[in-house]
Amino acid sequence: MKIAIALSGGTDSLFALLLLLEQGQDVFGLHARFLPPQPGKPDPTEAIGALCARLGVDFHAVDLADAFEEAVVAPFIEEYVVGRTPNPCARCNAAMKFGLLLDAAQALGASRLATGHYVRQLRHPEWGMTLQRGTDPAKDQSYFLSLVERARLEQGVFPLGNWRKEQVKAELVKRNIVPPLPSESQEICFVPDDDYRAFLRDRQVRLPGPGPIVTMRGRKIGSHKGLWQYTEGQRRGLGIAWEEPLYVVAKDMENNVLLVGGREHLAARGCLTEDVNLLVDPAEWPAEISVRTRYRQAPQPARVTVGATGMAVRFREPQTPPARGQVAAVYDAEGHVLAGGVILGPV
RNA sequence: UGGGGUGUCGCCAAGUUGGUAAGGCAACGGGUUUUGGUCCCGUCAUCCGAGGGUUCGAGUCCUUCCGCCCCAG
Repeated sequence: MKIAIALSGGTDSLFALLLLLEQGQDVFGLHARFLPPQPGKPDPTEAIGALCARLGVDFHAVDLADAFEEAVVAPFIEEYVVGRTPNPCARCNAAMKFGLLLDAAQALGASRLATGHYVRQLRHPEWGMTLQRGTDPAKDQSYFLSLVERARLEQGVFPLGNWRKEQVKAELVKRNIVPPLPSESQEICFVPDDDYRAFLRDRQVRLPGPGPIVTMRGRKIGSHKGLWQYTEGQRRGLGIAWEEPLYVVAKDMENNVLLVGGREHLAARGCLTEDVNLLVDPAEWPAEISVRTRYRQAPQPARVTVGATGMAVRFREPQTPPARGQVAAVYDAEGHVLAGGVILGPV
C-alpha cells in the first residue's frame, strides 16, 4: 500500500513521515501550495523536497492555490460580511486536505493520505472506521476534521494520534532533523499577522458599517465599528467601561445592532447546524454524547437530533453562545467523533 | 449666582478618629492556541479640581478660587 504524506514543512507532518518510514511503509511526500507566492515569505517547497531527497523518499508538489482561494478564502470573506464567524481550518480539511489533496495523492498512485493531525483513526467493532480525539488533550485536532466526509476520512492515516507535542519535538531533535519551516505560530495560514480585520479590509469587500451597541435592556451605551468585527461571546475590544465585563450576546444584522450584556446573559441552551456530516450512523449513537461548539472547549453533554437539513443540539447545561459559522462536533464518551456541522445559530 | 450637592487614574468608585491613594470596567502587554472568541497572567494615579494655610505628617482639617449637578419659591 502506497501512502502519501502531506508535508506542510512544519514539525508535525515531518515527524509523521519519519514514523511511517520507520514502520517500513511505502511512502512519498506531497506538498500542497495553498497560497500564491508571498513576497516576504520563502516558498518551503524546495526545502521540503530537499529534505525528502535526503530521507530517500519521493516528493511531489501540487499547486492548489486557485482552488484554495475559491473553496476556503472566498467563503471566509463572505461569511464575515454576512455576520458569521467562519472556521476556515475546518473547511480546508474537508475541501482541500481531504478533498483535492487526497485526490492528487491518489492520482499519484497513493491509496491513502497521511497527515500530521493529532487524531486517531480506529476500527470500532460496530461502527467500522472511526475518528477519535488525539491522545494529547492539548493538541487534539479532531474538532477540525469533523466536517470531512467519512469515506474520505477512511483514506486518511494519522501517525501522531498517540503522540504528544513535546515528544514529537524531542524526537526530531534526537534525530537531528530540523523542519524546513521554522516553528511559526499557526494562525490562519492566509491571514497575515493573525489580523483578520485587516485582511478583510485589504480585500476591498463591502463590509457592514458602524452602528449602536445596545444592552439587553435596550439602552444604547456605545457604538460598534461594524458587526463583522465581533463574534458572539466576545469580550475584548468593546471599549465600554461598565460595572462588569460586557460580552457580545448577539448580532442583529437586520438593524446593525450589537447586543451586549454581562456574563449572565450568555447562556445558550443549544444550537442548530445548517448541515450535518455523519461519521457514525445516528441510530447507533450512545445515550451519552457531548458537543463542542468551539475548539479547545471540553465537550459539553448534550442531546442531539439529526434531521435531513442539520442537527439540533440541546445542551444539558447552558453554554456561552455558539457563534454562527463555527463547527459543532459531536462526540461520544471515548472521544469518537460522531458528526460535525456548521452552526446556524443559538437556540 | 437664593438653597442643596459634588469634584480621587479614560469610565465607575473605595478611602477609617489626618499617617503616607482599594477595587471594578476599559486600555495595553504577555501566555495558552492550526479559526474567531473565551480564559489566564502582568502593567496602568508620587498623586487626589486649583492656590494658600494648620501639622512631624492631609485626599482626608481650615481658607480662597474654579467647575459641574440638582431645587428654585
